[in-house]
Amino acid sequence: MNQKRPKYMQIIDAAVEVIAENGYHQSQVSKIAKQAGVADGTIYLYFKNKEDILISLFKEKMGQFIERMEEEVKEKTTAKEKLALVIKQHFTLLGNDRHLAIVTQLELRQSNIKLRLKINDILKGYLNMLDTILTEGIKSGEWKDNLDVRLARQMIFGTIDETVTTWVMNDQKYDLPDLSDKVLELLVSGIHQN
Amino acid sequence: MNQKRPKYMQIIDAAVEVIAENGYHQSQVSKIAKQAGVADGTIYLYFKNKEDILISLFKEKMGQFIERMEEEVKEKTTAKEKLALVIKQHFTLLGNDRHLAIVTQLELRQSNIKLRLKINDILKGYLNMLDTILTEGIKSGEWKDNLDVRLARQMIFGTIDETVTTWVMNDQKYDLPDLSDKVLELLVSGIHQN
Amino acid sequence: MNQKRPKYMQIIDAAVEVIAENGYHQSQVSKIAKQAGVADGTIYLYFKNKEDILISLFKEKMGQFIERMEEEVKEKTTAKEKLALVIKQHFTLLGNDRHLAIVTQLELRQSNIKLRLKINDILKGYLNMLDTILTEGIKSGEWKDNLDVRLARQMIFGTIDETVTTWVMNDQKYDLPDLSDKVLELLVSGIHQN
Amino acid sequence: MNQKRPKYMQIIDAAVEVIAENGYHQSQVSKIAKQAGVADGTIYLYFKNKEDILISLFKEKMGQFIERMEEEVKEKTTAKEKLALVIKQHFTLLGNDRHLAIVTQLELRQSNIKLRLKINDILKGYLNMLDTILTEGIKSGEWKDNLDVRLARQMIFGTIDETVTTWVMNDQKYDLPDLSDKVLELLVSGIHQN
DNA sequence: AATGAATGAGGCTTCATTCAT
DNA sequence: AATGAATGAAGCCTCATTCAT
Repeated sequence: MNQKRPKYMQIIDAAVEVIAENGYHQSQVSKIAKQAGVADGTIYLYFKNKEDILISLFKEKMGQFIERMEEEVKEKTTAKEKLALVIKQHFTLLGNDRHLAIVTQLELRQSNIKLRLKINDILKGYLNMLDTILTEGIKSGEWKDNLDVRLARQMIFGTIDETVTTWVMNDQKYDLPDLSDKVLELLVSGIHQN
Repeated sequence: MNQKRPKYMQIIDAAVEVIAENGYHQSQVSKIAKQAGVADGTIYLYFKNKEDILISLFKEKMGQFIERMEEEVKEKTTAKEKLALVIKQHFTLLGNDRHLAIVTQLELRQSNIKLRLKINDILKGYLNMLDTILTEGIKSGEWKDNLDVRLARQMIFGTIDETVTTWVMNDQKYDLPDLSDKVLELLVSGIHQN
Repeated sequence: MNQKRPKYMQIIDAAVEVIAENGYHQSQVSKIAKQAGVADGTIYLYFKNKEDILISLFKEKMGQFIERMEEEVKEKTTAKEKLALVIKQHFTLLGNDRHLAIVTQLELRQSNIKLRLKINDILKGYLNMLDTILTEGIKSGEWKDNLDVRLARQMIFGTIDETVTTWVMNDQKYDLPDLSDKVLELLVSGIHQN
Repeated sequence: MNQKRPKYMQIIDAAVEVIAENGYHQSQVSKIAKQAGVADGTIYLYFKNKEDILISLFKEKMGQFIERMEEEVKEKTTAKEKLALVIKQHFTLLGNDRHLAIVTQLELRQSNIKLRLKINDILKGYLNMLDTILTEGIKSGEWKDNLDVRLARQMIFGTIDETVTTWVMNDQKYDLPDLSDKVLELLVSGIHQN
C-alpha cells in the first residue's frame, strides 16, 4: 500500500518533522502539506481529517515497532531477557529518532482526549505484550507468584515512559539506550538493599 | 489571602470543575466565569490571562499538597516509611478528588509546552523530595548503595503517575489509595522472586 | 467654580498629560484617574462620561485662549496687526505647552466624528474672529475688496494648523513662535514675486 | 496585478464605502467582507490585518493619484500652471468621490499614530512635488526669492486640506473644483490689496 | 489524482461605567 | 463627596476543510 501510494508515508514523515520542529499547535495542515511537497487538498485524499494524520502517524511508527518487537520477543527464552529486550528496543527506537521522541512524548500528548484514547488503543498491543511477559515470568518462577500483573505493567510502562520523557525534556543530552540495564535492574530488583 | 480574596479560589475551583467536565479545549473563560458565578471581566482582576488560571490552579492544588507533604515526611523516620507516605498521600489526594485527578492527569497535559514547563517547575519540589528520600535511604543502608537516584526517582514518579492515569482512564472504577501498599512493595522490591 | 471644585481642573490637567504621554487610545479613564490622584468613580462626579472629559479639556484650554485673544485683538487697530497677533498667540500657546500641542494636533483628532464636531463648535469662536478680522480688513482697504472671506479664513486656519502639526510631528525641534512673521507675510502677500 | 487579483481592489473599494457610511470605528472587518461579497477569512488572503487594509486603501487611492499627477505636472511649464494643476486635480479627485473624501479627510484621521505616520509616508511624494514646484518657481523668478519653501508648502497643503475638510463637513453642498482658481489666487497673491 | 483559493465558525480580553459602601 | 470592585459587551483573526478546475 505504501509503495503504491508513496505520498501516504511522505505526508506522515512530513507531519513528524513539522510537529517536532513547530510543536503540536503550530503544525497546521498547510505546513505539513508544504513540507510533504503536496497541495493542502491532497492531504484529504489520503487522510480523513487532521486527526487521522496523527493517529496514522502513531499507528505506522509505533504499530510497526510493536509488531516487530513481538516477533523478537518470541526468540528470547526467559522473562527477564524478554523484558530486557523491550526496554532496550524502546530506548533505542526513540533514542535514535529525536523527532519521533519529541512527537510521541511531548507533542502528541497535547491532543484531545478522544485522540489520546485512540492512541491508547494502539498501545494496547504493547501493554498486552508486557502482561504476557509478566504472566510467563510468574509461571516460570522468575517473578513473585503473588505479583499484581496490572500494577507491575503500570510500573514498567510508567518507568520507561517517564525515563524517555525526562530524556527528551533534558534536550537528549545523554545516551538513552545506555540506561537500559540499570532500568531493567531497578524494575526487577527494586531499590532496596539486597 | 484566599480568605480575603474569596473569588480567587472560587474561580480556581470553578476552573477545575469546568475543565474536568468539558475538557481542556472546551473550557472557555466565559464558561469558567459562569460556573464561578462572576462576570467574565472579573476573572481578569485575579488572573493575568487564561493560562494564568491554569498555572495558578496547579500551583494552588499541587503546590500546597507538596508543601504539606514535605512537612509530614519529616515526621517519619525511615526512608521506606517516607516513601510509603508519599504514595499514600498522592493516591489519596487524587483518589478523593476525581475532578482534580482528571484535570491533572489528562486535561492539563493538553496545554502547550510553555505551560507544561511551568507546571514542571511546580513539580520540581515533589521530585526533589523524592530525591531526598532516596539519598537518605542510601545513607541509612535501606536502599542499594549504588542506586542511580535520578533513574530511581523516574521509576517512582513514573509508576505513581501511570497508576493514577490508568485509574482515571478506567473511570475510577476501583479504589486508588488501596493500591498504595502494593505499589510501594513493587518499587522497593521489584518484581522478581525473593 | 474651578476653585470650589478643584478636582475638575485637576482631572483635565491629568487628562492632557496622560493623553500626551500615552496617546489617545492608551488613555483609559483609570489611568487619568490615577494621574489625577482620584478614584475612577470620582471622575463621574465631575464628568458625564469619557467624551465629556475631552470636550471639557478642549473647551477649557482653547475656549479660554480664544476669549482672551478676542479681548487682546480689540486693542489692535489695523487688520494686519490683528492677524499678526492671532498667529503669534496661537504659536506661542502651543509652542510653550508641548503636551497641549500633542493633544490638540494629534491625539484629539483620533476621536470619533461626533466629538470632533463638538470640538469644531468650540473652534467656531476662533473662526468667527478670523472672519471679523478679514471683513474689517476689506472695509478698511487693507485686503482685496473681492476677497472670498470663507476661503481666506480656510487658508489662514489651514496654514496655522498645518504649521503647528508639522512642528509637533518633527518633535518640536525648532521654535514655533519664531515663524509668526514669515507665516503672516505669506498669508498677506502670497508666494509670488512683488 | 489588480486585474489578476480582482478581490484586492474589490475589498479596498468595499472598505472605502463601509468606512464612509459607518465611520472608522464602526467598520468591522466582517462588514467590509460582506460589502465586498467575500468571506471574512478571504480578507486575510489579501491583507495582513485590518490596518493593512487601511494603509493599502490610502496607498492605492492617493499613491496612484500622486504618481499620475507627477506625470501631468511635468507637462506644464510655469510654476503657477503646475500649482494650478495640483489644486485642480486634488479638488477634482475628492470632489468627484464623496466617499473617498469622507474617508481621507475625516475617518482615516481617527486611526492611531502608527497608521497615520505610514499615511504621512505616502503623502511625502505629494509634499515633495510641492517643494519642487516651489523651488522651480523661485529659480524662474515667479516666486519670491527669499521664500521659505517649507512654510510655503505648509501653507499650500494646509489650505487645500482645510478647504476640502470644510467642504466635507458642510456635507459637500457646493462644488469643490470650482474653488480651484480662487484658492490658487489666494496662495499666490495673498489677501492683501494689490 | 492533484490543486489551492475560498470559506466561516469561534474565543480571549479590554475598559467605560455602575453602585454598594 | 469619594471609593474601587465588579460588570459585560464586542471584534479581530486563524485554520481545518471543501470543491471547482
